[in-house]
Amino acid sequence: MATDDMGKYVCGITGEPPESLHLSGGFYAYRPTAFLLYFIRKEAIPVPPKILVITGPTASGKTWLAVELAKRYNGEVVSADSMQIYRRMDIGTAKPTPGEMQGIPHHMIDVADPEEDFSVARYVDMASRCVDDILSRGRLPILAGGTGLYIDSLLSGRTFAAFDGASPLRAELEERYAREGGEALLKELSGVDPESAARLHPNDAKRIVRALEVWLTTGKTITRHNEETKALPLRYRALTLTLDFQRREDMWERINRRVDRMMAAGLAEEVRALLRSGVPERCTAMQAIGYKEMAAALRAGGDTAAAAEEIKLRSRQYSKRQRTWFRRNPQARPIFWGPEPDFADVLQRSTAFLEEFGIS
RNA sequence: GCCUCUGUAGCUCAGUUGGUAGAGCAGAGGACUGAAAAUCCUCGUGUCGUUGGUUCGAUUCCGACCGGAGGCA
Repeated sequence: MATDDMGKYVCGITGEPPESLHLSGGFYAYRPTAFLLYFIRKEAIPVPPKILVITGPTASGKTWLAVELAKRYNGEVVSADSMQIYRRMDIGTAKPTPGEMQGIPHHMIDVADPEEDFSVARYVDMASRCVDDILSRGRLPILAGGTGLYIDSLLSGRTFAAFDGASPLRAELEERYAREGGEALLKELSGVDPESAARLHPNDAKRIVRALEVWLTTGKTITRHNEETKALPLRYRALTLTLDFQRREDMWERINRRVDRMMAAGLAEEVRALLRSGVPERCTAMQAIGYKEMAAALRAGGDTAAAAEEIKLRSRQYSKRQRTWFRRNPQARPIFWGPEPDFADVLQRSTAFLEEFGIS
């Protein structure tokens, strides 16, 4: 390229492409080893807006930190929680109370009814609108929550293969899975999409059914779809703060205390009211931890104390799965609680990360 | 005090007709693209209560002792 054009380009050499590189179409790549020499037209790089993400396992203080940072950085909170979505499910989802919100606007809470079907796709659609709106008003969006899939999907601008809720296809596939077994469906899948068939375990009914469903409704394999959506430009540049505990026992202790508080606050009554209002026990909302256990206990005669112990157990197991998810993001900044929670210290470490990231 | 049962993985328990053991749960690790608080995968060495005896060899048989449960006085 001509020398006088150089000002229009960003160039350099690196082992790791610059963050925006993978989302830019045209660049010259020279790959002698693992290094890249790149030239990118500056105008071609749409710089994604910066947002803040606060995540971490259940009961790790996300709600608190989000509000504190929102107060300091002119922010608004966008919940990234698959269950706080639902109205009338307040106690068991540890939904922030007006007192906890301290006047900070919270979005993506109470946006669906418990009997409704919700999904990641719907979440991304609604939440991205909230985030864009906050940005357009010159404020800082703070995505706070523990649903890793929702967060990642939103940040990456992921799209989802078409889904026809009205179609009986899924029910048919599920029925076939039950009758013919996973091996049979997997074999059928391998005819069109050997990659995903090889990746899936015969017992993974959900994903086998979905892979076939995507193929049958769109004529495109889920493998292909995933590749395409992975190539999509990043939607937001996020600073991710991951709250966690130095010692696992401290986290368990927090979980236990929180469940005890939920019980005292009337979790059993909340679940009873939902059931009485006709929310079916098998709907997605009722699969939430705290709700399915309590519903089962109420149906069986009402040993709510035993249900509370079960809820504590399920919550601990859930927190473990969450950590597995968060751990694979090397970009995330972990913030650990010590045995004695030091709020000022956590706040101070958080703001240091924000400054470093260029949010002020 | 006597009798019976019992003592095996963090918990509940199998088991070895004598060749040093295995399930469920808990726990750990992982996966995850329209149900995700969901769903799925992988991972089990522990003085087989202690101590003597019999035996080539005992966690397994016998004795004593120490826990636990029940019964009789």
